[in-house]
Amino acid sequence: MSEQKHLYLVDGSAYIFRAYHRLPPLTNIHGEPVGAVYGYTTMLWKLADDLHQADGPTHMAVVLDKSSQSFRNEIYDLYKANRPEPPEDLRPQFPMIRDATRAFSLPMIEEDNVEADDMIASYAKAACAAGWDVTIVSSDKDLMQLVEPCVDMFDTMKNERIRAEEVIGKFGVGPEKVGDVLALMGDSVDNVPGVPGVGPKTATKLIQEFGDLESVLAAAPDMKPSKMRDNLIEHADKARLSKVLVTLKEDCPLPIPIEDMKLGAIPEEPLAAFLQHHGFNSLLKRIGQVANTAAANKAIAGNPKATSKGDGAASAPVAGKAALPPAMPPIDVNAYECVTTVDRLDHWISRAMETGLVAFDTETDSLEAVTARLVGFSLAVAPGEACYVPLGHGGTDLLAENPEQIPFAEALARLKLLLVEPSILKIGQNLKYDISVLAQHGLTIAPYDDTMVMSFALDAGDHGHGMDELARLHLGHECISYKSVTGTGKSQIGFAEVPLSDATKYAAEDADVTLRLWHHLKLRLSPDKVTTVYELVDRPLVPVLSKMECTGIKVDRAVLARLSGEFAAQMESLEKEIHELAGQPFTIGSPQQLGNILFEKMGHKGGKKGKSGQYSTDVTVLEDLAGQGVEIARKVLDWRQLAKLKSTYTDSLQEQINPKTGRVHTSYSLVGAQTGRLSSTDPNLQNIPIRTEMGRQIRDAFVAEPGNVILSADYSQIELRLAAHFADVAPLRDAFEKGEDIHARTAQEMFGEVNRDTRGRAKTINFSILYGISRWGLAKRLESTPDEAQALIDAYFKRFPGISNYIQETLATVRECGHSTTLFGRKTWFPRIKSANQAERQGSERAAINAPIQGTSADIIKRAMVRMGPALEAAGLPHVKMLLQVHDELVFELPEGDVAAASKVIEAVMADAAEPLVKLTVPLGVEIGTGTSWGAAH
DNA sequence: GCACTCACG
DNA sequence: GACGTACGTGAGTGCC
Repeated sequence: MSEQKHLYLVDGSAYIFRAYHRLPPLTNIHGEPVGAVYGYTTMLWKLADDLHQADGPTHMAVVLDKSSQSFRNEIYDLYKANRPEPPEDLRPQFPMIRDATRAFSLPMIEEDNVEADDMIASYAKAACAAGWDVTIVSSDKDLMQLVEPCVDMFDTMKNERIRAEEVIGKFGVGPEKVGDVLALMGDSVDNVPGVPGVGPKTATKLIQEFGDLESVLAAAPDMKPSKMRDNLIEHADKARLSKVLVTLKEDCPLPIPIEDMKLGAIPEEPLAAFLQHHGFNSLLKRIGQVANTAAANKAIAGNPKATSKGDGAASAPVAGKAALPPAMPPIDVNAYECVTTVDRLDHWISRAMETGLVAFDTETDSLEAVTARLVGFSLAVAPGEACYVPLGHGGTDLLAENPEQIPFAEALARLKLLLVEPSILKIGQNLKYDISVLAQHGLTIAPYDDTMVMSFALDAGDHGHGMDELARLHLGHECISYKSVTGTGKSQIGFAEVPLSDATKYAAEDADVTLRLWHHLKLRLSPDKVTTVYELVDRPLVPVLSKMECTGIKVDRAVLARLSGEFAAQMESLEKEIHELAGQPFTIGSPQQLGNILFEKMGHKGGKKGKSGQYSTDVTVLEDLAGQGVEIARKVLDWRQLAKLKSTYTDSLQEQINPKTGRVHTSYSLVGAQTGRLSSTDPNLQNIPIRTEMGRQIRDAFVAEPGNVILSADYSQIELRLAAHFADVAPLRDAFEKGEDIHARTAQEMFGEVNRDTRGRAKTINFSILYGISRWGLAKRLESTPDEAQALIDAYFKRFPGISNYIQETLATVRECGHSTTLFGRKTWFPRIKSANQAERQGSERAAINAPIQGTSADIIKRAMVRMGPALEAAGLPHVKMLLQVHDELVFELPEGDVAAASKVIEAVMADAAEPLVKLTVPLGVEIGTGTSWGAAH
C-alpha cells in the first residue's frame, strides 16, 4: 500500500502573533506570560493528532523566522522598518515556541538571511516536485501565492482550508496573480510601498483588467486622466520594487531533506516535561490517551519500565522530571540600581552571600584587557535583581574624588572580598576578560563559571556564543547594544563618558542576562554529557590563558624594523621590473588589475573564476604560469610574499608592542574554533611565518629577556598519532611505538619501497586522510589524475582498513546524533550534515571526519596547559612562564639555568596530558628546542 | 562589508 | 550530466 505523502509546513512565526492577539493573556504556574505558547502547543497537538487521518500529515516541520533581517533589507533598507517591537509580554514567548517545537520532537527550520515565508515556499516547491501534497499551516496572505493543485493552506483558527477557490474569493485573482496585486496595493505593516492610493480593491480591478503588473504599468499612460493614473506612472518603480519584495524565494537550500520530516509517534519525553514545566495540566493528562503519543504505544506494548521502581536514588534520570530552568520575571532595565554608596554595595554583597551566586561583569574603556581601565562593574544576584557600580565615570584620574561614586580603592577592597569568597560562585560571560582587567589591581576570582565557555561545550558548531546571541536564543531577549550606549564612529564616546543612568541599564542588564543564561546552560551540562570537557578542559583554562595574555612575549622592534626596510627595498625593485614586463604601471596588490594585465593585456592563458567574474590570480595560478616560464608571474609571487610579510608581520607587529611592557599581548579565544582549538587575535600569534626562509626570520624578533631563553615544545605528528589510535591501525601504531619516520613507514606499507618520491606521496596521503579525502583534491596535490589518486586511496584503505571503518563509523554517528565527539567528550555539531545541498553536505562530512582528531588534539594540549603551572611550581620552577600556544606547540620563557629541569617537566606534562581520563594506544612524542629567540628555539 | 589572498597548525 | 572538491583559523588589501 503506497501512501500519498503529505507535508505540513507550520508557519510558526506568524502563528504566535495571531495567537497572542486572539487568546487571553494566560500565565503559567511561574507567572510567565504563555498565552501564545499555549495556543501554539494546542495547535501542534491537533495537527499531529491528524496523522493517518485522510488528508492529514505524514510529514511535518515548523518554520520560524531566525532574525528580523533578510536579503530583502539589502534590496530595500526600509523593508519592515515600521514594524513595531513585539509587545513586552510576547517577547519571552519566542524561545518558548522553540521549546514547544522541540517538545513535540518536530524538525525546526530557521535560516539566516531569508524569511520563514521563503523557506516555506522552497519546501513547498520541493515537496510538490517530488509528487507530494503540501499544506501550509498559516493564513498569511503573502503565502497565498503558493497555492496550486498540490499545495493548499490551512487556517487552524478558522479551521478552514484555503485552495485556489478561496484565494480567488479573497483577491479576485488566482494564486499566480496574487503577487501582482500585493505589489500594487503595498503593505503598510511590512512597509512594502506599493502605489499610493491603490488599495486592495483597485489593485484587484487593475490586475483583472490588464493581467499583470507590467501590463498595468504599461497601460497607465493611456488611462483616462486621474490621480490614479499619475500615481501609477510616477510610482512605477515603487511597484516594481514591491513586486520583488513580495515575491517569495523558492530556491533556498533546504537544510533538512523533506524525507527526514516524517511524522511518527510523538515521544512522551520531552513533551511531558515541557507541559509539566508550564503547568499545562489538561494537556498533560491527555498524554497516553492520544493514539499518537509514544506513551499510548508503550502502554499497548506493556513496557516494563513504564512505572517507577520507587526508590530511584541511584537509577537513571526519571522521566517527566527533565530539568528546566527556573521561571524568571521579564527583563526590566529600569529596575536596576546604580550603586553610589558603600552601604548599598555592602547590601548587594550580602545578598550574594545569601544566594551563593553572583553574576559579575566589568566595564572598561577598551577591548584590550591588558591595558583597559576599569570604569565600573555590575552584579546580579537573582534574575531581575542587578546593579551597576560606577567607579571611573566622568574623569580619568582614578584617585579623584567623585561625589557620585564610591572611592575606587574602597569599592575594590569590597569587590575583592566578594570575588575570592569560596562560598559564592562567580558567573561571567567571557570571564577571561574580567580576570585580565582585574589582575591589574591584584584581584583574582574563585570559584567561577563562564557562560560563554559553557555554551561552547554544549553547542559548538550550532551557533555563536556571544551574549547578545545567547540572550536572543535562550531568553528571547534583545540586549541593549554597546553602540547604542556609546554611539559609533567619530562621535563614539568611551564607557567612562556614558551617563550613569544609561550605563546602569546596559551594564546591569549584562549581569542579569549572564545570570539567567547560567540557569539555562548549567542544567544542560550533565544531561548533555559535556561536564568533563567543561570542568576538566575548558573552564580551568580560562585563568591560564588570562595569565599568558598578560605576560605577553617580548618582541625586538629593531629586528622587525630592519626586516621591514629590507622587504621594502626588495619590493621596490620587483615593482619596477613587474611594471616593465607589463608595459605599464598598475597596482600589483589588486587582483583585479593584475588579472586584467596577465590575461587580457599580456594574453596569458588562465580562465575566469567565481561569481564575481574576476580572473583568479592566486598562488596556484601564478605558480602554473611561472612553471610555463612566464617571468612576471614569478616576480608577482615574490612581491606578494614580501607584501604579506611586511604588512601583516614586520610593520603591524611593531605597532602591537605594548609601550608599557615592551611585549606583545595576543588575545586567545576559547570559542573561536568549532573543533575546540584556540584561536588568537590582536595580533594572531598562531600564524607567524615559518615555512619559508624569508618569513622565518620574523621569528627571530620574538626574544627572551636577558638571562632567559625561549623554549619551544611541540607534539610530533599528534594528529596522525590520534588517527592511528582512533582507527586502530596496527602498522602505524607500531611505527609510532618504535619512533620510526611515519611517512616512510606509510610509503613502505603502500608502495613496498621508500624513496623520496614514495615518502612524499605517502605524506600527502596521510594528511589527506585527516581532512576527509577526495580523489580530486588528492590528485591536485599530487599533481596526478583523479584516477591515479583514487587508486592510491583504494590502496591506502585496503592496507589500513581501520581508517576506512573509522570514517564510515564517524559519519554514521554524526548523521544519527548530529554531532561528533572527541575522546574527552567534546562535541562539535554539524547541522548541515543532512543538507539536501550536496556541496554543503559533503563539506560537513569532511569537517566531521576531521573534528574528532583535531578536537582531541586540542583537548590534550589544553589539559597539558592546565597542568603545566602547578607541575612547574611543584618542581620548584616558578620562573618558567608559558607564553604562547600554537595548536601543537607551547612556547615558554625561562631562566637559562632552568632549561634542563624545565624540559623534563614540560615533556612529561605534555606526553602524559591525556592520562588518566583517556588511555591512548599510541605514545605522544614531544620535541623540545631552546634558543635566545623563537626562531632559534626551533 | 565582501572577495581575494595568504600566513599558520 | 555538470559542479567543485581537504580540515581549522585571522589579517591586510582593494573595491563597491
